Amino acid sequence: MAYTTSALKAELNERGWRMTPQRETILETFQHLPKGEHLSAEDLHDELKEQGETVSLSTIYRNLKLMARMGILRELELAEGQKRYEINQPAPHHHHHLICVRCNKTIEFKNDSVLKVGARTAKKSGYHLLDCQLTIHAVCPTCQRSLLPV
Amino acid sequence: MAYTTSALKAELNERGWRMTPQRETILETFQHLPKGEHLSAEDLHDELKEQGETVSLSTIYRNLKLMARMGILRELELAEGQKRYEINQPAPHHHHHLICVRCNKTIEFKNDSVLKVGARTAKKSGYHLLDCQLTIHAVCPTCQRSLLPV
DNA sequence: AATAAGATGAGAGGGGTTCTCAATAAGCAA
DNA sequence: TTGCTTATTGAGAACCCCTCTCATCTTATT
Repeated sequence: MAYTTSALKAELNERGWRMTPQRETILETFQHLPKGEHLSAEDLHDELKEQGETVSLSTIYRNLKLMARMGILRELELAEGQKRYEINQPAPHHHHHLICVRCNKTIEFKNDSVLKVGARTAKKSGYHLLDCQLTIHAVCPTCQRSLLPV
Repeated sequence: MAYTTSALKAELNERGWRMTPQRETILETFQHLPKGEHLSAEDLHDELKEQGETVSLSTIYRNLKLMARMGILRELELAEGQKRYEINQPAPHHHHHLICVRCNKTIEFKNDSVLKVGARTAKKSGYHLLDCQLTIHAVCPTCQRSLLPV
C-alpha cells in the first residue's frame, strides 16, 4: 500500500488539519479499488452506504477535492457531467486515458516518457508536481462505423 | 486560417447537418482569438453581444459541444467550474497546459513527442484522433510559499 | 481534563449546462 | 425558383452536480 493512513495523518497534522474516520474510510476505499476503476462522489457515497460506513455527501465532496489537491487522488474528467477519482500512483502504475467522445468507452495506457515530460515541465517552472495526465479524445472503431449523430 | 467556413459547411452537410450564420460566427470568433486565449460559453456569449452579433446561450452551448466533438475546438478544464474552448491546432501550434491547483495560474507549453504518443496510441486501438492534451496539475512557486489552505 | 479550532452532516443554495417546444431557416428535389 | 422536409434556433424552465451554511461533534494540544 503506497500511501498509509498514518502518512495521511502526519501530512494533515503538519498543516494543522486533522485525521478523521471518514478520511481514513475514503482513503482505504480507493486503495482497495480494483485496478482501472474510478469513482464519482456519488459512486463512493453509494459504495460506502452498502458497506454500512456512511459518510455524508458533503464530506465526500470536501475530501475528494482535498485529497486531489494533496496529490493523493487524481481527478479525472472521463465522461461528461461528473468528475471521477482514482488513487494517484507513481511510475510503474501511472497511466493515461484514451476516451471515445461518443460512447465514453475508455482505454487506459501507460507511457513513461509522458510522465517524464510532465515532471520536467513542472520543475522547469518551479511548480510542485501533483499529477500529470495525457487525455486523448477520439472516436472508437464502433462509433466510427455507426452513422449516429456526433 | 486552417479551417475555413466552407470546410465546416462541407463537413456538416456530409452528415446531413446544416451551416448557419451562428456557426460561422462562432468559428470565426475562435479563429481570430489572440494566441493563448480561451473562452467559456458565457465569455463567448458576452463577446458576441458586444459585437452586436447575438447568438443565444443555448445555441452557443450546443455548438461548442458539437465543434469539440468534430475536433474543431478543444475542450479545456483549466479552472474549476466551467469549461473553456480554443481552436484545435495541429503540430507547430499544438500545446499543453500546466495548471496551479490553488490559484489556477496556467502556463502553456509545447512538446511534440506528447502529440506523437497520442497519435500512436489512438491509431494502435483504431481510434480516430480528435484531440490530445497533457494536463499537469501542480502548485506554483507563489502558492508553495503561501501557507494558505490547500 | 479542558480548550480551541477543524470536521461533519443535513439541507438549502448556486451556477453552469441541458432540455423543451414553437418558430425559423437551410438544403434538397423537382 | 418554389415548395417541402427537417435541422436549428431562441427563450426560459428545468436539471443536477457541487458548494455553502451553521449547529453540533471531534480532534489535537496544552
